[in-house]
Amino acid sequence: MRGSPWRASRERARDRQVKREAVIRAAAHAFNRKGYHNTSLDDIAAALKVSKPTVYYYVSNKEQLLFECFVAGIEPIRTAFRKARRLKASARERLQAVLGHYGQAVASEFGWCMVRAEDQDLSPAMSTHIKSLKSEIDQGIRRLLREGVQDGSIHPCDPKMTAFALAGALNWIAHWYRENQSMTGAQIAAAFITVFENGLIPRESAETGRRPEGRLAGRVAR
Amino acid sequence: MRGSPWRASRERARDRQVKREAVIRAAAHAFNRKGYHNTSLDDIAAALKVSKPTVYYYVSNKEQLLFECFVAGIEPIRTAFRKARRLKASARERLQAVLGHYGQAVASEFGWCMVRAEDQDLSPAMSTHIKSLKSEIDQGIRRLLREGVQDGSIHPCDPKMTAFALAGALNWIAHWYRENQSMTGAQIAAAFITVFENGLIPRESAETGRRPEGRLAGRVAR
DNA sequence: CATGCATCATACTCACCGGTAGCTATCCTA
DNA sequence: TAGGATAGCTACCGGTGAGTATGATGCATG
Repeated sequence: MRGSPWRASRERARDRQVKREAVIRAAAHAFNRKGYHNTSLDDIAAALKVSKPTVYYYVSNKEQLLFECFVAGIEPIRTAFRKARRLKASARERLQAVLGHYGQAVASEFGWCMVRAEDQDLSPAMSTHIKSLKSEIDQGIRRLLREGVQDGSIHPCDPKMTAFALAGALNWIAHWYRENQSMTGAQIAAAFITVFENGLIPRESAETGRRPEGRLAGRVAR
Repeated sequence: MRGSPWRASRERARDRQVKREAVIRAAAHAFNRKGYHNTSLDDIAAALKVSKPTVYYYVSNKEQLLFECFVAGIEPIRTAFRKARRLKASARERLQAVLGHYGQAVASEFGWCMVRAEDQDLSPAMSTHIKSLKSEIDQGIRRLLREGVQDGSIHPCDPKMTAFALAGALNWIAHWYRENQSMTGAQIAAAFITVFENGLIPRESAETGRRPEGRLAGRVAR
């Protein structure tokens, strides 16, 4: 049998990957509850019922642990952008879709790490890496806003400030949302989007605060 | 002279208060730049060109330092609420005023501490104290929103979610704003309020994104 | 001048925590 | 079945930083 050893090796590799991800998740969970600095690697190891060197067997150091959590949190948002780009709809609807996934990501178990990974806690290399990922998201939102203003689906606005406001509101979810909450991440995101789309000033066409139903709301002026 | 010693004593007391505030400000500055956990009391002492025990002469411990910074940051917001309550205007305008001061507070030197004082870094007593202060602000915003929906100056909305969105966007300013920025805190707050008031969906009555009455500073940056 | 309080420094303790050295056990592969 | 990779442990090191013991200096008061 020549295939057998290879298969076994693949299985081991996959096994290792699974365990590694368990370490990442345990770290995210601990960071969520106690914060990065208040979490020791012993804590994480204890949560997994292993010893500290075992944790180091799967990741190289604490910083990388935070980084992995960050990436795990932000990746869904990036894919949301890719999917939205292929969508055939107004820019506001594409933005809607992206923000929905954004909100869910922030409310996920990795939300804390994604939102709170501070430059100050990271090596310069990691810091620039994370900043570039964050900037990619920011630029993506600004771009959708510009496109929306252009195609008339979004009220004229300053894209930079508006993007900051949107991202800020959604990011902040990570500060107050806890798993056992009555609302899911998707529900919160939906509620926020409603708030952002309607605005505080009453609309003449306002029917009890709900957006004029989901998809093609509003005048796609042109 | 019997008054003289008393006066001298008062002067000393005031002197001490001034120095104490300098310590608080230095701490806020350091927390701003490097984060709470990455700032040692030696750092703060060095910034003031004194030694660590001197710092301890003015504050009892590091946690209290953070707490004082928090209070210094949040106090302007509380007074903004008090002033707004005496205002004779629609709820939306009162909310506008409060959010303006809110934004300025977050962009101030104490913004970081106010926004990032984490429960996890604080003793239970401090934590509950801070949480009650934060809750007071939150409830104040919700109240203004409810009043606005009632008096018709605000589009019908879920007060809780809307308050979260508003506070989140403004709080997040502390994450990206740096002193040397081209915009002042007030300008940013004004820009945010414009975004929130108009909403993303275009308005028929919209002339280039300005609100009709626009006593707000309105669109700022290019 | 003597006393006492306010102010601040030197120099330490002590605990925690990130990270490592080095050993052991298991099990796949040759 | 020997050899090597995988996976895990106990025990430790070294640095850091919060907080303190002790004492020096200065200044107002009696």
